[in-house]
Amino acid sequence: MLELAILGLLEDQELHGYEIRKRLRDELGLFSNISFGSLYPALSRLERAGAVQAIEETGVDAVDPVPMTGSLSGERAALRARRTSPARGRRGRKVYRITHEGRRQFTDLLASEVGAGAEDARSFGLRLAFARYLPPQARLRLLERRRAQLAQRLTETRAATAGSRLDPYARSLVEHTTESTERDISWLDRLIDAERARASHVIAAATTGATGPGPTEHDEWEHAEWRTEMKGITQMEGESR
Amino acid sequence: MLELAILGLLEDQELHGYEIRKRLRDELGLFSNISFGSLYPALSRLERAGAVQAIEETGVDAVDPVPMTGSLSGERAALRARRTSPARGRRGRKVYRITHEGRRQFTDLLASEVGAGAEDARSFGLRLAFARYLPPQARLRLLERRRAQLAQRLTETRAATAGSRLDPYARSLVEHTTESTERDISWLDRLIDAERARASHVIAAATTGATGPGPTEHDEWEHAEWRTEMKGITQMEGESR
DNA sequence: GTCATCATGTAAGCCGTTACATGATTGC
DNA sequence: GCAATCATGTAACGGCTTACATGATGAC
Repeated sequence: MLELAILGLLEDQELHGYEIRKRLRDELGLFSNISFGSLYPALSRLERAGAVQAIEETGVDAVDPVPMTGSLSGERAALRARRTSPARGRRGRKVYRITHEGRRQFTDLLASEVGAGAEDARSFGLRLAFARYLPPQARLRLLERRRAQLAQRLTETRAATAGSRLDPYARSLVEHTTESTERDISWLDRLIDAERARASHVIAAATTGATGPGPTEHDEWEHAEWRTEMKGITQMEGESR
Repeated sequence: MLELAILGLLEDQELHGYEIRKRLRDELGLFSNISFGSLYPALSRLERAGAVQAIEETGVDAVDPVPMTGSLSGERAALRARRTSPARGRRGRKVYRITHEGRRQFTDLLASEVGAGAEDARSFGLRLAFARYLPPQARLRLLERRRAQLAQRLTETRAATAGSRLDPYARSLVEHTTESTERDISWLDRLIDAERARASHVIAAATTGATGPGPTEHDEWEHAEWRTEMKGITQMEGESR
């Protein structure tokens, strides 16, 4: 889980531990405040597994997300940075870069359809946050699976709640939860619609010969026309729950 | 946490493990589907700690929530039940009853203000579900603490989200989460208002001499006139998160 | 000079899960 | 007779938290 989140962030750019934590918290709202005692060991595991490469860094130009050329190996880039400014910079922080193996693992993790569809909010949120790396069908399945799950819970709750006298506090809680779930479902419905609309556009384009052959993997999906279709879409919990 | 939930349910009536799980899931939506590998050991711990008393039951009248007189000790009630119908009934299931010590522990757990106010949704939900057992001031504090927390997260998220270009999926997630949090906050505001209104009624009543002296502990709070004040109040996530 | 923030890590422990094992009762 | 549900438990493990330990840098 945490591994998936880390790899997802590193897909975009190389980052150091502290920064990963910040992104997770502020940018995605997932893992509200992952602890270091959890984060650093996870990074070590990933490194041992060959999914990421750590480069010790001491230079000032550390802030630069893309190390300009990219042709320099991690080790060399670090050395160069150290030479450029020996004493300056934020102290030896380790910047992590995802490897080929890491990308492979990320794809596997992201696509893995957690046995029996028992997906919790966190896991779903995480996958959705990285949904752009998912092939369209998998993306749609993810959304539909989540929707089905929430819908089922809703009917179960309604059945159970029907004939039970709860005190005002418990009742308020249950009702609020139910409403939240309903909102979550209609949010998912909007996402699903947008997804379907996009899929049909692609098909139409492909039929008229404007686009290449039927795609099965991601990458083709980054600069599509979804932007217009996905408007006024919202919510989730974001806490560790 | 689980202990608190169990004790809370047992405050109301005696139950067996399987049933506790069901209540938690269907009635309160908390601990969506607590596993037995978690529930039974918890019950054992509580029993060892003297917080609950287990009575082995084999009789049919097991369904009866209140054992009519209440004067019979657990052991005797079980014996009586076994004698009444030797072979019938659901097989030896263990019905748990809360003890004095258990009530004391429950109160402590419920009131304990989890260091530094780092309260997650689950913990809050659980406490709210049993808020009727809390003295009014503690109840108010619980609501206000939670509100403050959500409000803070909201401002932080807004600050971080301001200048960040997220892809449509991540953005939709973040926006939806934000809206959910906003709704949670206004829900809490309604609860807080209701709580304050109730408090002032009590004070007014006390001043005119209609009620007894200023109460500090619960019990006095069960049949108040909140019912009218708490209307149209709702939501939460309810998942294990 | 000292405090806040940045930065990395280890050790112990909590709280939950899955998988396994068992068996009675009820309905088809 | 067989499957579903009710019912209780154990063992192993997963994943995250807290507390502890360390140290540099920048702002006041």
